[in-house]
Amino acid sequence: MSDYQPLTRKQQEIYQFLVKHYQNSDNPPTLDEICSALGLRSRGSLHKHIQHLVDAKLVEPSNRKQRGIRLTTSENTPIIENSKNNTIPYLGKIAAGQPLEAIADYSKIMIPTQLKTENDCYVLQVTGDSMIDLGIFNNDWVIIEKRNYAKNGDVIVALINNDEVTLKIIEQTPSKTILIPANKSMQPMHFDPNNVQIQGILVGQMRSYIH
Amino acid sequence: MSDYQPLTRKQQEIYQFLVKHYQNSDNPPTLDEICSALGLRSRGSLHKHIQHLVDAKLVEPSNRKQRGIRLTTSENTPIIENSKNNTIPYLGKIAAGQPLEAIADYSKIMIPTQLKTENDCYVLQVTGDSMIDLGIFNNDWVIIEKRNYAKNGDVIVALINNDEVTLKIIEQTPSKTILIPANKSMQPMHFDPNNVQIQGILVGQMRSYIH
DNA sequence: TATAATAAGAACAAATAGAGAACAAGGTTT
DNA sequence: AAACCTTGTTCTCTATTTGTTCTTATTATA
Repeated sequence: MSDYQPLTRKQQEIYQFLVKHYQNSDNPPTLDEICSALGLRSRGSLHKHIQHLVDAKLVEPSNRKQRGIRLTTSENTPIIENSKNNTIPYLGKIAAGQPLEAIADYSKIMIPTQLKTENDCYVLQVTGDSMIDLGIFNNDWVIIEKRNYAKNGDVIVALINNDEVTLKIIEQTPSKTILIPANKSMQPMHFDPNNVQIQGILVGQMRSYIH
Repeated sequence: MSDYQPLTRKQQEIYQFLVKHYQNSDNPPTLDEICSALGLRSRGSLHKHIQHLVDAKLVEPSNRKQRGIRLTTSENTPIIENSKNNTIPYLGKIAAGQPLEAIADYSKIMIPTQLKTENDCYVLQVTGDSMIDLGIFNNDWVIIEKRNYAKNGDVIVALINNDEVTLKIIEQTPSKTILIPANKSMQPMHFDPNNVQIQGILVGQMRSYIH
């Protein structure tokens, strides 16, 4: 550990091959694969070089595991968080005058784990300025956790009169449901609780500045 | 996270077959169907491989259910985009009083393709209220494309006096560089162009409402 | 000449892969 | 309900692949 040894020519060559390999693949190569890529015929001699890379802490020791040759830095550690798990349905634009369930043919969008919960989530794209005071702008995406309840002050997706879908702050009393825009120039709207159905609550937001 | 095991060759082959299968059919395949598709003769050995996929959480356990082999996640929409490509470095909090290059040991965050460009990007977490009029709040994440130039009006990450890093709107003249907060209660700041270095421009923003 | 680097190949051990038998749980047919 | 079929599960045994450890030989370099 303290006896630092510079890499030899061959060790460099092998290390560079490994770095390159991981740019194209998450899978560690086998020794034989490295051999044939570098024109070697002996696994044995290759192994000794790799052992040096392990000593230099550039490669993690692969204890007899097949395909166990991995680079040490966090950068090259293959990330196999299952990208599938970070993918949730995109249900189109909000306030589009349609119940969400009606939208069948949706696509999927990958979402960072930080922006969603463990429960069922979906993505909507915001239309309009009713939430600008909360920093949610026209064309932003919002990540919504599917739910049919909320507490006062939550930002929710509401289905009004089985017709219009909207994103608002909710205040509920036994006799009334009030949907409050986060926009000083707009007025809260009062509804009969039976006419408002909660479709989910806000858990994340994203915006792209690229056009 | 260190107990990640790469899939073996055969496991990959089987997983890919399953993904492909679900593109054409809603019905999970039987073990025998997989066997004949892959040229195997023994259900027993196939089952062992599938068990590994279950352990890797790529496949849901099918407790003796016939045709019980399902990919994980609610839907079967297969996504095999390389998650590595959607992962960019997280460089910590902005306005942290340190040049970005100085930060060495960073982690990575997965970012939806919609929020980044083809070029080199990184993520910062915003501290402070200087951009609230643009809907960028305290603790939001911003995605920055690495660049050393910008045009007037762009939102940029600037390194001031080789010391402080900040997110502002830029206005450049030959003799002056002005950094303008998007916050009515704050004043633009004037600098000698030599003292301001552009480190990137804003391309995306994200916010989490979970706590 | 002496030393390090490189290479080949043999021999071994562990991981991986495959076949087939036997069994168990669910369906289906009668 | 009983008999039958299908299909998932478990098991043992064997084969192949692949990482590891050796020994030996060749070449480059100080």
